[in-house]
Amino acid sequence: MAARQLNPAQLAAVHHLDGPCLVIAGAGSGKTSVITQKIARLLQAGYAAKNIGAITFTNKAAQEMRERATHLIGARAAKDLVISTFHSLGVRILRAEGPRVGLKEQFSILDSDDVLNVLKDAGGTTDMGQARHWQWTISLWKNQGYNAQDALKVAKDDDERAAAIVMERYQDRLSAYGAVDFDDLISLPLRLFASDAEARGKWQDTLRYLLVDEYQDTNSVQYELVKQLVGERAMFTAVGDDDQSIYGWRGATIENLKRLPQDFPQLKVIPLEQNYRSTSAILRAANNVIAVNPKIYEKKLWSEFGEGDPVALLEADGEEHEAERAVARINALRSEGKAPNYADFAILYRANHQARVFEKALRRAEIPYKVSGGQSFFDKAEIKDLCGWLRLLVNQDDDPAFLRAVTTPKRGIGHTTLGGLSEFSGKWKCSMFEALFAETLHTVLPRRAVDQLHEFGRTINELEFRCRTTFGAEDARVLLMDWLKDIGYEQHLLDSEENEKVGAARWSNVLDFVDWVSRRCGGQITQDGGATVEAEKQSVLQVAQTISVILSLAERGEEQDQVTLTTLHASKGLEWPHVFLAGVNEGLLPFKAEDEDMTPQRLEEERRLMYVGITRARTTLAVSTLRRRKKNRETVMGIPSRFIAEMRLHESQTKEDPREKLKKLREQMAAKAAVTAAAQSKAD
DNA sequence: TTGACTATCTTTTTT
DNA sequence: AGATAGTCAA
Repeated sequence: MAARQLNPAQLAAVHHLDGPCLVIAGAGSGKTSVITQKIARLLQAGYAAKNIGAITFTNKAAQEMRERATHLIGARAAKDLVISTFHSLGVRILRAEGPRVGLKEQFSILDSDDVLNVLKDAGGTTDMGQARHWQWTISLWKNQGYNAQDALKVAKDDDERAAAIVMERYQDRLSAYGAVDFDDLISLPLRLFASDAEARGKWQDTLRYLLVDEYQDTNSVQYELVKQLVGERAMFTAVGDDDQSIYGWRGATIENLKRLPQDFPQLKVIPLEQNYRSTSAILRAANNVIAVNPKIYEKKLWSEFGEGDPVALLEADGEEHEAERAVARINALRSEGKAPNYADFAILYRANHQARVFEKALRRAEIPYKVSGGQSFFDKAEIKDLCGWLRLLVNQDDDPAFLRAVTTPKRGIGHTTLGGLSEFSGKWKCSMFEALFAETLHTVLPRRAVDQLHEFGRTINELEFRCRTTFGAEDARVLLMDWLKDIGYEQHLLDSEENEKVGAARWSNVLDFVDWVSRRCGGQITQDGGATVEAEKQSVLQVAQTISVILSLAERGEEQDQVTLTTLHASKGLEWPHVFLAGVNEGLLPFKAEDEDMTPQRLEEERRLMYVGITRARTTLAVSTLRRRKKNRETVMGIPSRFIAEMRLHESQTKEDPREKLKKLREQMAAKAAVTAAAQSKAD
């Protein structure tokens, strides 16, 4: 967003420094400007950069905020700002205070896959679905601040009681491993601050002013952590929008917004209502929809961009037809010259699977597109396995990588052995890999286990040596294939999959990965012009070292001129000139599962989702419904979503179009004439 | 009864 | 794209 004079509400938000402040930032109201300007203001008021904390939910948001801040206040000042996600702030706290909560200094963080494996182990099942269900339930409990005992008390049925029991064993296992999961990154610092005034005071002194972005997405544990951090001084600014709270299903609660004025009576609430994104026609539809929800804080968006095109309401005969119409619309707007780029378009939908039909239609029309969200290549289990090995080669103290590598493929080293090893490494304050070669290891583990660990250690050392001394694409490929053969990875994939085809598909992903890594080891890289460029050869280890950087760059992707396909959830915070809202039907948006009954709260969240979708659009918005839609075997009648009526598109705008006025006048005169005529004929 | 193949059907997702 | 339920054959 271009630098622009702040409006009065934004200025008020930026300059309110002496107490707690809640900024209700409507969609497109320039909240990031407010946050970055406020940081600048805080520096001006004498706060040191290192004492200002800004908390976001995603790494992407944190990075963007840092970029904006750097732009505004310069790299030197920005570098000391504490801008991080809730989770990385948790890591920071735990790294410093780990021992106080019984954590070794080099604790591991398990990702979602690791957690699933531990749960399968702890719960004694191989059933993926069951493990997922436990993971989900346990995570929700943790996000409400419950430990295993609390969970057992609140468990409503046998299913939940079983989950609570698994949770207890899961926690035991985590502490044996010296590991934490994502949820612990918030709850452990909270527990620490609640019980340890010294640690709390220390962190309150470090983060003297706190800014919390997307406050409506906080869960109760995160809110408690914020409360502990800001303490009695209550120097903070929360920025959020109750109308854009769409993550209730994963523990976020707008109760946190209601509680804020109760917990901080001196709270200053500042709504930002001027929108710098959309036309009036679009904002009117958005305001009308969201007005149906009960409000916590009243606000109504407006903009200075004029009425603009009316919101288009489209009806399609079915999914395929809808996709065709989307394509037609893109082509039409482009040929009218209203949209120079494909990147000006987005197609938004409720559920991921809806993307498929659109992909097909776009491919056929040869329109470039990208599907945002969805699983990336590097999220696949087999790729993560191999990345685990490579990470361990690079940094042998990376315990999560160690755990992953040592257990895939299975080599007779189970949780008992690993528990012993972890305890040992915790006691001697070294990594698990280091512990593996300790002289005294045999005093805590049986001979056989120690032998197996040594065997693994030798494999790693040998592999590390070879990776360090192997250069160039061809040699790298040979080395990597040798390694996979040695550890029997292909067999492991084929064995662990019920279906041989699935196993083969996974193996083919592995081969792609080998190809990817070895190409990066150098030799020759062909540029797209066809010209071949000689690159410097790199060792396999060097490539492995940069892998995480390359991954995050690959994830970002170069900006290309493509139509965006994305879920409504993933669209929050983004904007496009032309937005196509697909499948706005009862059952889909609002979504309704077969067995579930719709609570008012659920419906309100769905309505907010619609609101988020509408407010993504800058200049044109098309809302599409299906007259027929596929359900089960047959095609059923599609009922337009109630949200369409709620947009009240037929209602004329406040400032009446002169042509409309004229039309109405004519009608009135005609009516009068009719009455007169009737009176005359009666008189006759 | 079991097993393989096919048809069907998907909520939303970050750390 | 991936899991799962259902179907058909041995």
